[in-house]
Amino acid sequence: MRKIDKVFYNRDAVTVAKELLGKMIVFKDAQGLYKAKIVETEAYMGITDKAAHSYGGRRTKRVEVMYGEPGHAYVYMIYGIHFCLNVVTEARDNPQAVLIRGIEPIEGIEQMAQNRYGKKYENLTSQQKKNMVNGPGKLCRALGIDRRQNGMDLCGDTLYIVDSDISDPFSIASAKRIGIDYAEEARDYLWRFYIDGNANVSVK
DNA sequence: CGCCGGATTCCG
DNA sequence: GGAATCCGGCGA
Repeated sequence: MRKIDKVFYNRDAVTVAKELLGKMIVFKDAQGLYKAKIVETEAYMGITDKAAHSYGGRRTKRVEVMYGEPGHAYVYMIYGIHFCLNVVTEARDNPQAVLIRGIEPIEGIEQMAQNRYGKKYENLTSQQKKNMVNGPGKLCRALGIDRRQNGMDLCGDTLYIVDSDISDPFSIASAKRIGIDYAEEARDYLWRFYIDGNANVSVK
């Protein structure tokens, strides 16, 4: 289990989005430790990407983290209800990010169920789709991630990503990104990536 | 200052 | 198919 370093994140979002698949996200909070395999990501390529918050060089308080150092967390609220977790990629002032869209719980599963449903294990063991941690909002709810983690350094000891030393081989599928119909030609870019056949992928 | 709408999810 | 529900972003 090797912690991913800044050099890894200091590349374009598409490259990082693909390479994050199969890696483990680790988060520690007052409730304990969570570990989960990343199974679905989306790349947001920054200034030239009409779907990105930083498109056209838009630079506001919310988006500021994307302009900072690579390897930091960008967490924002969506629809007034949910949070989305992103990893900032590329060098300072090149505002790219990777949205984490799906995870497969490995450790801390009871607490994830507690965070999502307010009760224990049974709901997450069910194989129903609604109990999967598929989708950026569900994932943040399961891990207990909110605006407190915005800007957090992923090379620290609280929220970080590690290489998996026991990873089954998989093939990467590419698809259009979800929920960006306003982005004109960018809506057709194949910048969503997922582990082919994994149950925790939001849209197959 | 007011208005518009979103990188979503859940339920009916 | 529609509601939930908040605040970012932009124009006045």
